[in-house]
Amino acid sequence: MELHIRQALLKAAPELFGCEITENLIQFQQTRKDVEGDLTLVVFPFVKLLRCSPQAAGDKLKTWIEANVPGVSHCIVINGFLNIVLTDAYWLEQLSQMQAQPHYGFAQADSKPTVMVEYASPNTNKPLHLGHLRNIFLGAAVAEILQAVGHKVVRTQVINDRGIHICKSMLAWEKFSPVNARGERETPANTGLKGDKLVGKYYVEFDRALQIEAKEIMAQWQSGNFSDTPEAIQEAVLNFEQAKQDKDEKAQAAIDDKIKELAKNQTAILQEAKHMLVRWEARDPQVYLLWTTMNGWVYAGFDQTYAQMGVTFDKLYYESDTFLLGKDQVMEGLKDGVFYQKTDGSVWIDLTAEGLDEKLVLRSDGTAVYMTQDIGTAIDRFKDYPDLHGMVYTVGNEQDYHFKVLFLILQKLGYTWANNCFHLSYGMVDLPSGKMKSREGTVVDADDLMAEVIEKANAMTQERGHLEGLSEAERQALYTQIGIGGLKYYLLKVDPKKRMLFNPEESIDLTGNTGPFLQYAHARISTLLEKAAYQPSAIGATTALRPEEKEIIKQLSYFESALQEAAKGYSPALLANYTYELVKLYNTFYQSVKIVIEPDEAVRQLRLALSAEVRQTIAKALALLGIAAPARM
RNA sequence: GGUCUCGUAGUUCAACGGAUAGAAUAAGCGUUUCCUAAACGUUUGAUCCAGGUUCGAUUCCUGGCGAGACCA
Repeated sequence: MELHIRQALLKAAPELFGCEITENLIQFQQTRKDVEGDLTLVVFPFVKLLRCSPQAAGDKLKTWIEANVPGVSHCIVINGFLNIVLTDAYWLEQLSQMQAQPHYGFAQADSKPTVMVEYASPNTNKPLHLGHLRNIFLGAAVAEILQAVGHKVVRTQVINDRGIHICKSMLAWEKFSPVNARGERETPANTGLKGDKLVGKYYVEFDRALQIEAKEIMAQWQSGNFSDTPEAIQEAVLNFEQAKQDKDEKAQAAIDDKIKELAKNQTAILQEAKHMLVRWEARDPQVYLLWTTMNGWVYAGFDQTYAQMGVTFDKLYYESDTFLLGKDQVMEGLKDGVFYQKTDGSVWIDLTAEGLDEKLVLRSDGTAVYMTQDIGTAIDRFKDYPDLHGMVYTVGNEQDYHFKVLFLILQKLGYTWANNCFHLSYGMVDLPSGKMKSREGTVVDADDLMAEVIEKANAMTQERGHLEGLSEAERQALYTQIGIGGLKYYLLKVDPKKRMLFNPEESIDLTGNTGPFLQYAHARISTLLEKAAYQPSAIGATTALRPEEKEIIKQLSYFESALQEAAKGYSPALLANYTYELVKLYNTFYQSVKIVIEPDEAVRQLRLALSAEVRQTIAKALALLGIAAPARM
């Protein structure tokens, strides 16, 4: 309808205004809830053009639209806004059209280019936590949304499977894992622990041992004993101690941290871990075997977690395969003058012209930094997928600068697809107690959290659900759908960009703007339609629409634009908000009219059709958010 | 020190530059002879500060204050 009016106005501009007008003059918006109207045209832009008052301009537009646009009942001019009221016939026609297209709002599959969406990207030294949940739910939902608007989507994750962190777990396992009667060290099989949890446990063990050793070294330093400590470090420690005098507390704490860092570096256990990394890089068979074994445990654990989350991937990238990539491209870029070399041999890029600074892309010893890898990996992916058009990286906003630089470098290297790369940056998840810190043990484990929300859903459903006739297995599945659905909705309803607060109490709420609220509406309509033995049929235009009915049809008709906006802004939150609005409207309607028991057959049929369409739309939207839509609860 | 992000009811979140800034939550009251009350109705409360651009600013610009991240 907007489109119609827009085009008609453009065409009629000369006779109406006496001149051509530009399209951006015509601004539509949704009509406020508390005034009459279905669509609003902003009059202000025309005021200057017509050199008259907003009221007069509005009246002129009103007269013209009422006379020339079919489907318009009448218009009201108020406060510089032209509120257009559409006919009931128009809205019923809209409903019929939705009814006729089960995929209403969705674009033709694969009608748009291929996009790769990366999310999750865990380290293999510890289990997934709350931060990963936001990342994964967000990435997975964006992938679904992009697919719904027609893109072909490749879901991927990069697994950070190498480096000092995994060596720490490996070393600690070798050193500290008890040996059982059969001469075996701890494994997931003989302990019953999930693989990622077991490996994570030894990562913590490592840190504990490290702390103890570092403390001893610091105690020695304190008493002036610097035996076995290299000169340079000894000097640094003394300098820091000196600097500590007459400074404020904050500076002293920072210095203490630095000294602690130096001490940690001196510990035998960290040296050992570093040595292990060197052996790994040299493909030492023993280390390599340990590495594949322990990573294997972690993957088995992750798979379980992903299954519970209901997310999948099409393609996995492992950092152990990609960490050497990028050096060739850097050397090439150096030849082409994109990069420059400092006297020590390190390679840099100068981005000061772009308002950024100089960035290292290759160390003086020729080893790669993260940027090097990311350059190489990106280029590699376009080789893996020749029809790839762009990429979405779901990574926390602490990497904003990194990705800005990465995309800029790729551009400068001449890859035009760099313009289609997007950093889906999201804010940190805070706890009521503050930031999650692994050292302070305040990290919320993903598995524990999911188990907790399912347990809560279980208890609440037992209390008030409608479970007659469901088998035990079906009930368990339902609790999972409700628990996980609620958790996903809780994390997705917030604008991704924003830092958010995770309140454990609220995350399992069932009332208000929550996942279960939407699921409940879906379930209620499902049983309603079942009771009515609803069969879709042509909608007759026999009666006048009630306001509640019209509001719902209106909201249903916004589904497509809500989806488009969500895709454009990479924001599942927009879709979540849309669905919440829809459900609220429907609940009001449901409360105020009879549906199945409505005696007037034409009205009954209309309300059932409306309900069916609402149910369909809730199901579609929830599916895009990765949330199940149970038929009863 | 430099760069970036964010500041909205007590709290958690909304609002393409548009009308009287919406919800949820917490608290009170009310609604089941009728389709699932995990629902609905109803009562209270907010744009960090100072300028600027605009017919119109929570939104854009400048400066401060506050929170966070990144880079040395």
